[in-house]
Amino acid sequence: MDRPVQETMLLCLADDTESTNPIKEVDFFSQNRRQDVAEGRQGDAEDSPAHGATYVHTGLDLLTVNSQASKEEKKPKNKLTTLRIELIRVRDENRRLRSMMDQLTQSYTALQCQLLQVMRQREHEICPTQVGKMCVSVPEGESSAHQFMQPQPTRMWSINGNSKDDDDDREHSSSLNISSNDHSIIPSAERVDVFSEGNNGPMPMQESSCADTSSDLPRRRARVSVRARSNAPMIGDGCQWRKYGQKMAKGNPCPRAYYRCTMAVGCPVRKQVQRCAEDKTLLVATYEGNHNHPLPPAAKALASTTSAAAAMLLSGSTGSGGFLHPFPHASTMAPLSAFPTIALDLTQSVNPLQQLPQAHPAAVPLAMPLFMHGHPQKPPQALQLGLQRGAMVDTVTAAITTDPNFAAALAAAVTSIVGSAPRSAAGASSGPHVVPGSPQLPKSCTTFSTN
DNA sequence: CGGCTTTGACCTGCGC
DNA sequence: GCGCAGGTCAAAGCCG
Repeated sequence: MDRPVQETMLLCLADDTESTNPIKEVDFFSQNRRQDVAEGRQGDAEDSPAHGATYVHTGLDLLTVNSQASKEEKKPKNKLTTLRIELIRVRDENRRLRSMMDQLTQSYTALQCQLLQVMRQREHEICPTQVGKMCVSVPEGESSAHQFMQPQPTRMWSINGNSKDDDDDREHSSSLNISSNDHSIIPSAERVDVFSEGNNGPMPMQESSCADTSSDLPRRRARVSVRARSNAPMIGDGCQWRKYGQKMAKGNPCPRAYYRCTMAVGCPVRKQVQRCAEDKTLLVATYEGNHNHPLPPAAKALASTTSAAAAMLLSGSTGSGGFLHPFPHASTMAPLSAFPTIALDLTQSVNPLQQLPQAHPAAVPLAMPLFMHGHPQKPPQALQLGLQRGAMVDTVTAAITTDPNFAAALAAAVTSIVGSAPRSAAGASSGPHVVPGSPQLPKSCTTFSTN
């Protein structure tokens, strides 16, 4: 009879920890916990809360012992607190590991998809009649991987579909990884869509060209949504926006605001800004269209990235490969079922390939990759074919992790995110921050100010 | 006074 | 065809 009561207490405490700040208590009580271990108890409390129930049992002796009350009363409290701390710690660790696992999986699948696409394209160029045998003739882990990592005029997108949907903590949409390792600022008009199979040359990234790409699908426009943590009402992206509407979206108590680019007359770019229903600090900006005017440096980075992503999305969805599908995911943040959408996630704070100890919040994003969220559908056929190419993908992964350009890209993106002022959107003077010592910073990295 | 935000009305696409 | 929801328009008000 005692046991259920104790377990109930523990459960309640565990629930409470969701809303409390664990940092306040950890150091203070950890000493008690070490003391318990030193006294010969089975102090392996980090295994599970179930262990905690056995501890609490001794505490119930207080009910029958009146003497030494003040001393004995503190014991169960301390143990409870210790268990709480352990719960918090284990939960955090579990969450962190899960996040790392997710990101690793995403990166893995993304690289597979990248590789397949590039190899298919190369194969198509070299020997168009053998497209179907694309993977077989490419030496594993050699030229394909490294050539792919070389800075080239073409863009490099890493794409994956995330099939994980059972985790409530995760975003509703799956992830695409976007990375850019070119060294120069490529104006959006010069972007090349590497995934459109019929596209052999630079594709203008104006909205009209996007429409051309999907001319068989009228009214279909690609969108790129950007997620970032920010307390500011809007993500600063270097452009000037005018609000022209606001709506309450279904399923989200936060209104969705509609903005139009006002940097030039007739600029077709629009953007929607909405906060996440679950996490009010999460700001989601969805961009549509391409600017028809020169952009300040601060805006150029994002514009080129979103433009390329949008073009990729459209061409990928209409090409014969078709590994990019519309994004019909019913997210509360971006219910954009009618439009193919890619989401750039700037909320990831943990480098999947580098375990960071409880770092200072400002230091966490220093290892933050750019994540693109894409469609949650099942892996495309090409991707399934590539599932056997694990060794090659590992090589590519290693190339990425050791590529200084990639690291510089991350540093540039993070610096721009951390260093930008919240209202830098209107201030074109505040361009993307440049990390010293990385002259080839790809400015296609985002330049959001996330407060 | 010009530019911006707010907000209700209207339009359009989509699912049933 | 109807209802719903997303998206846009435009008048009114606010602000520097």
